[in-house]
Amino acid sequence: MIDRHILRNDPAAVKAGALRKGIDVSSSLDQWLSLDSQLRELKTSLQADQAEMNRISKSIGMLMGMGKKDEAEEAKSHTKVLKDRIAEGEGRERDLEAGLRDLELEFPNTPHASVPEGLDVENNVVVREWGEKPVYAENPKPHWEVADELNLLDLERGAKISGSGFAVYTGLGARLQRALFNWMIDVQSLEHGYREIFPPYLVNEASLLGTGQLPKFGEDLYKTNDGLYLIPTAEVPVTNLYRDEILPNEMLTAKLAAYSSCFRREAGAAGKDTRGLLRMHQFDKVELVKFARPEESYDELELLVKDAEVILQRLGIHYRVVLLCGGDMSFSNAKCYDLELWSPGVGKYLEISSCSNFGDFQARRLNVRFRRAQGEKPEFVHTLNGSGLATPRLFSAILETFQQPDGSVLVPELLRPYVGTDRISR
RNA sequence: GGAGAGGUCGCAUAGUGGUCUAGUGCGCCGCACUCGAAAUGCGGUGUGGGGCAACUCACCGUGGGUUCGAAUCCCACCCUCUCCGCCA
Repeated sequence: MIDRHILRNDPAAVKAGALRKGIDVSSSLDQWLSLDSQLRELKTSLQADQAEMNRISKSIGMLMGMGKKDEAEEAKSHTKVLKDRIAEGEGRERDLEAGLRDLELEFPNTPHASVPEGLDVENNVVVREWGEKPVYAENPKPHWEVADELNLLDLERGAKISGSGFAVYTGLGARLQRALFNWMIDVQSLEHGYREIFPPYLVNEASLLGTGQLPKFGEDLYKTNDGLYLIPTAEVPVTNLYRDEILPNEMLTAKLAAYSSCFRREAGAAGKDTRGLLRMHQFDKVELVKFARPEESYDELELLVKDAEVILQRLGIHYRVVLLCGGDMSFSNAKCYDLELWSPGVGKYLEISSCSNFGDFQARRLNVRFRRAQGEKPEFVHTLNGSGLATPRLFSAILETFQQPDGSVLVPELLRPYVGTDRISR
């Protein structure tokens, strides 16, 4: 959500920011401004009535205390009109507040000044590349073929026991999978200083409202009979840890890393990038989350991206870093980098991580604040997150990148202690 | 899942319809005393909002209700604790 003072005092900036994302908010913004001035006008008069009512009630109390029953009854009879007017005012106040909040949900976060202009992918900017596309004697196979030959995945039985979009990792495939997220959470927590979190996989509605999956994107979530939802990413439980709290200054920048399974219905996703492991209803991910001071958050974003990149560098997988243009960014983003790894078998760069700074947009919804010093007013923190990284595409990239002419796969050196072998073969 | 107890200003507690704009203790901040400190004394110490301001409104787990007036009474829900049952 955008700060009401900004909406009120600089609506032009909000309008321009939304346009950079290809969203026209002018009419809802005008509506907001009108409701806002109505609300403030109402509040002023309503509060005068409430103050008057409080005065009368207090005096009735005093009269009762002194035993002047008749005078108290007399005073009571005067409150009827006032009481009705207050009730009506409170009703209107509620309506106006609800109207304002509904409109506020339509205003996207304003892109940071460093975000490139443009509305589609061609306007994204590749800021750097690491490594090179590996060269193969023959056409490299896609990971589903490699995995099939080595018995690392059982997609058919996954479909049988759960449905399409659910993979069974088998044998060394299961072990490689476990090796990956074990190693990744170790790197982020032990080397990069993130506090390790193991969160609940089921969360309540308030948490999803806080991070913005609800009310708009409920269709993408699995919901239980108890009104709880399976998490689509560890971002949800982890970012909500400090919902409705005021953090001490010395706690910032707070860096948290969580491994979790993630569950997404993604109803309309079929058709694109769906083969093999590329789009799953259940997958595993190490998520990085930061709570930062506003003046430090953009530096922290750069560091967050680097923390995610380390994983690919150490594995030796070619990738590039893309700075998204306004139109390709999500609703609540202020600035976003995508990491895209090279998938030799698929022959494409695939998104493996999205690292975002939300500014105070998400914090305002979550009500996460911090206090610079005792006696100072609380301020909203900036929230950031990014994957570091998601395993299915990493798993598939390893199979594709390190496949050998004889059909085996070389295990990246640093994973060997975790996997227990240097080569996966028939 | 069953029975009981309870959710109050950072913490601990008081408050069961009207000077409660919530008392007290601890903590914290300021001042005094002191060479300095401790102890002591005095004052202050929540969040959000409206108003140029004086000032004012809302908030005692959440949401409703009764009343001129609700922390206090009524209803629903959430959470915590204790005991029982079940269980990895």
